[in-house]
Amino acid sequence: MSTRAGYHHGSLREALVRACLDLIRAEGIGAVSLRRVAREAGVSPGAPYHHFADRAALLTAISADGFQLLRDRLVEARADAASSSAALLGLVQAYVRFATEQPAYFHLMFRPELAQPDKDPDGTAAADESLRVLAEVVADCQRDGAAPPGPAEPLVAMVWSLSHGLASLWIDGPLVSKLAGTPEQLLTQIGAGLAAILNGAARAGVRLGSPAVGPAHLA
Amino acid sequence: MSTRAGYHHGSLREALVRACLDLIRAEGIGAVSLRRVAREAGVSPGAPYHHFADRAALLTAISADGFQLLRDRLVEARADAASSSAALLGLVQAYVRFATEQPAYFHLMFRPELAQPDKDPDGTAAADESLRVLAEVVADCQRDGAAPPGPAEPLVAMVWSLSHGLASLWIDGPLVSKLAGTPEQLLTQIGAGLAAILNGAARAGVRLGSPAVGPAHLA
DNA sequence: TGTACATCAGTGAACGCGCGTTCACTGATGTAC
DNA sequence: TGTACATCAGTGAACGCGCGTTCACTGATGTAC
Repeated sequence: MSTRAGYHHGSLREALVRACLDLIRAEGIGAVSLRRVAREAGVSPGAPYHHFADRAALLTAISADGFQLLRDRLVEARADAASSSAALLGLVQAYVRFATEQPAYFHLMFRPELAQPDKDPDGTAAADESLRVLAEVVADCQRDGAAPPGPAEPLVAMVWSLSHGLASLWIDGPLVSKLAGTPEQLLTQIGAGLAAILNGAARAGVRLGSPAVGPAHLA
Repeated sequence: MSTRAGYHHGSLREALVRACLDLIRAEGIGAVSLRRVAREAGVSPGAPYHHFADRAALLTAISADGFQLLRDRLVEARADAASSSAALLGLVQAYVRFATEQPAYFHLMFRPELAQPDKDPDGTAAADESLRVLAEVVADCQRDGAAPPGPAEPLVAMVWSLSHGLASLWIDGPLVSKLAGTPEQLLTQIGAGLAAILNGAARAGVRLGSPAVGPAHLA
């Protein structure tokens, strides 16, 4: 019903979303105001209120869209992979590529002061599914001997953090400007390196332990 | 000269910085305006202009302070470590702890739309030193057989990304709410796990290669 | 098929607000003699 | 030590601006008979 086309404007809702994303991409997140988005969409300041309760609702909706897009990319990457190890590599690359190709979505999704993604059931569901996919692939790797055995959670957090950090540093600048080589090369090297390292650690008999055992005494 | 105390206010410059950090911590980055910061510091709206050229200059100065604090923490962590492996673990933990203990600094440092850290020579110098410390520790690990040999850059990017992602996800919420266990436990497990994995991969004879060789064909 | 009516997505003017920044000023602090 | 003066960190009023949101309205779209 909300996506019904052919009224006065056509489908203003989608036009507003697109205008907002374009605006973030072109001028950054600081340039986003409801008035500005309406202006970019060629519409009066009051028009958006027929589609979104307020400014936060627009941003939250876009953020939720983003989480669903990201989930789709991750699910697809996993399905395309021939092995658990390749799947893990694929997830990392899909995550980072999503961020670099859709930085506007990515920025909105992880800035709690702008959007409240946790207020949108579709967005939170997609985020949960994404995390589940990652957890399953990590478990697959452990089962196949492509990652060290032991509790999976720290490994999941590691891979997620690695992907998220790479994405954040990349789109916000410092990584690209401070490290040499094209970012795409770097991504390939990191992905391949991660798979090789986890695989090697498994072959070497490394076992992830609780903080009480293992090499935690180094801390 | 700028930190000279005992004028009318005492040292308004530092008071403004502190007020700004407190404000970010309490109400988030969206609440930061020059007027508001001045109000929190108990001073009129025009007063800050005797210490900072404009709003951006205040934020950039704080960001630069943050990079220097972070560098100090990293240097200290390295100095305290008994081995290259322990140093790497210490760097990751120091980075993440800095973010969790000083989230206001961290947020400012990595939001290019708010502050332009690259415009402050002290800040950029500190950031470069931080990266150099990390690169040296990674090289130490490779030399000691605590990390796989080969080009260091992907490994540096990996460790930096891991630390940055963990920090970001932690202070912006999703990690804490979506993974179980206390964050501090998770950090210990991840740090120890990383060291063990790199060490194991080295023992297993893993060698990081250029994308042309090695397991990059999985991509 | 045509007409009367309800619906609803737009307009555009208006509101009150907090913002960044400027500026003439004031009065305390520090300096020269 | 005391006085005259320069400096400079504050005040507070004022500016113009863009913001989020509301509201009475208009006119196109869809529906009932």
